[in-house]
Amino acid sequence: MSASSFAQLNAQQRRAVEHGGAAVAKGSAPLLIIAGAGSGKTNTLAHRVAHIVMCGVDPRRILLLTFSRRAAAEMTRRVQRVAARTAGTQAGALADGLTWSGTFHAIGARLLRTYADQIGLNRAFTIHDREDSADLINLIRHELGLSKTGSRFPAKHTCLAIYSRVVNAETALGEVLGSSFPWCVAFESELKHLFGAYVEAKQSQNVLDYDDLLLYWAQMMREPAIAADVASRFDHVLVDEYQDTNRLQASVLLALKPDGCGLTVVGDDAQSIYSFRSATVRNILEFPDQFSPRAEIITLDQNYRSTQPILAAANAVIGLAAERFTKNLWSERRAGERPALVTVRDEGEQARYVVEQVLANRECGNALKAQAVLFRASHHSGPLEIELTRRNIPFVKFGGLKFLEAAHVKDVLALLRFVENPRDRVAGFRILLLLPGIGPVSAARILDELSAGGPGPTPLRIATPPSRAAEDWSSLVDAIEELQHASPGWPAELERVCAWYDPHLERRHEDAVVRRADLAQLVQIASTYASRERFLTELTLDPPGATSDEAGTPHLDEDYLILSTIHSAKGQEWTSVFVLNAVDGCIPSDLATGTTAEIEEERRLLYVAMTRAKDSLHLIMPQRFYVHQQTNRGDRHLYATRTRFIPAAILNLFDGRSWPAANSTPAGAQRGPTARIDIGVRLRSMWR
DNA sequence: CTGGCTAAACTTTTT
DNA sequence: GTTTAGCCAG
Repeated sequence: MSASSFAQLNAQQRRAVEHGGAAVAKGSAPLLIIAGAGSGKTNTLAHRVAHIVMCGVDPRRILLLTFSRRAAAEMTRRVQRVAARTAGTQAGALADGLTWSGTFHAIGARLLRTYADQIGLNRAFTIHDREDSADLINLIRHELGLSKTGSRFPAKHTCLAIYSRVVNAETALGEVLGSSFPWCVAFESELKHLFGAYVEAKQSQNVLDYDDLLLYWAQMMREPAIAADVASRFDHVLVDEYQDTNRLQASVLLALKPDGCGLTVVGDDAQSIYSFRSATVRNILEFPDQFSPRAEIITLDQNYRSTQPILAAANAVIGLAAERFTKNLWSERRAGERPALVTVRDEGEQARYVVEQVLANRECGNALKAQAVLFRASHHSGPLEIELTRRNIPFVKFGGLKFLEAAHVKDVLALLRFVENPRDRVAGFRILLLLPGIGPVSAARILDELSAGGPGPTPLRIATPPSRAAEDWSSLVDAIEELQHASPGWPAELERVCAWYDPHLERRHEDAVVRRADLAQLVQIASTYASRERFLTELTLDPPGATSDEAGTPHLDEDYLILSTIHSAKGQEWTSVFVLNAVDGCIPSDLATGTTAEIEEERRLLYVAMTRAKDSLHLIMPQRFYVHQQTNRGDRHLYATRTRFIPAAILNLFDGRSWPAANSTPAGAQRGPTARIDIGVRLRSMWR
């Protein structure tokens, strides 16, 4: 390992990379790296992986748990680059050997398939996404008679959320209800009953939900023989974004490396933004004390990304947090403007402001790709998307609704899943309901008939559909049997499914043309996966993150603007960043002002958004929001105030402006409002 | 039993 | 603006 390859690292980074020294191949004491925003975290982790590999560890024996497959790919790329610089020619092979990298859920799914036989799991299990899980819960909810009128039983998504929190936070149902779902406390025994039936249903149908991937993994690790075997596969385990892991993930990790030998976790307590998914910042804070002797802590607090004025403002925002954080970031990039805090009239003006600034930046040589617009909720970008489309500016949006959630895509995937796992009732139900003449009752009966035969493949022809659905039933059976017994291979199988689906698409959707194009795109995506099983698994666990406008994904060489939820912006950086709706009600979201903990998380969210910016940062505050639910062209609106996370005391760190400049205000802006409502009152009233 | 209809309720972030 | 529960004719 030549010293020159690490010359660009600072002292702290180098300590983290070389932790364990040349003997790292034999494992190393547990290490916690607290890495502030823009402190070169990914680079440090990549160097550490390269270091470990070059000290003689087989890359296939390194487990790299990242937040997304995109992060995993980025890591592989960087490791490769570092290795190429230091080791020369054979470096490529080193990084290619990093076969065990991905999310907790994806790695869990892979290990569960590997050990399926030993834990009584059918290897052909399919994985339910959140919507599928909610549908299954709903089915059972009805079967148990919990949905009868007047009982006001929690809705399916609420039930699933409660279940998920119990599992992920490793907390008792009663406690979860009391702290997070107080309005459901009265239903505790019914919920318990429901969840019991839900678990049974999943097992008999050979399906796993997201939580099961962690839960089964954790349970599997409680069996000493299997735990030892799994653990022996990996000399080193590295976890990125550790602040966003939950209790269950922490127990899996501990079971994997009980003494912490070879364990490295990286994270930033100030950037914890996933507590709605039961992530807890205590995981990272308590990590060192899980081991004896304690894990070593290395803090990276030099920021290489942002200018000092941007950092000063971000530090001020996080500095007001109720809980003190472990570090303060500093930068040597002195020059630069203070972040702009721009007041505009409404969301329409906000969109025009952003477009004008983005185009001006491009004139100055800033590619669209080097600029990003960030927002709290996916729909906040609606008016901007309209303006961008009108002005012919290409963009790609990350986060929010994905096209995998569209009905026609789910229909096609459901058949694929049903072929993979005929016991998957949610998938079967969905397909049967597509056939005219078959409703919920017939569908349930048919599925019962099919599963009555016990294990093993059941001939589909034994089912007796209603006579008026006979023709559609027959073409469905043709398709399924062809895929089961005379498979055309992958991805031709998907094309076969689309061919079967096309008449239904035509009948059910006015805009069949647009939707057919989506399916063509799905076939394109499918061709990049090795098999049906891999496609189904990886698509549910790590779906393509971006959606673009109807023109489809721009070509890779094209320039496009980035639109992203703040959550999906994690780990990324841009030269110029615009944050939409920096007002109370949006940041913090009016849905997240229930508890202090929620508000604190919203504060960290703003911090994450601000620290994405390298050179320029604009926070935009529309003054008026038009109220939905009103007559067409109505003028009811709310007045919003600056986000509470930027109080007067720290305003001096921002450059306050109005746009357009006051003397050129368009005539429309002079119009007096017809309704005045205090948004604060509205927000408070939501919780009474 | 199905499927089309109306009325009402809800509307964050994501593996 | 969207989804869902409930009602009723065929």
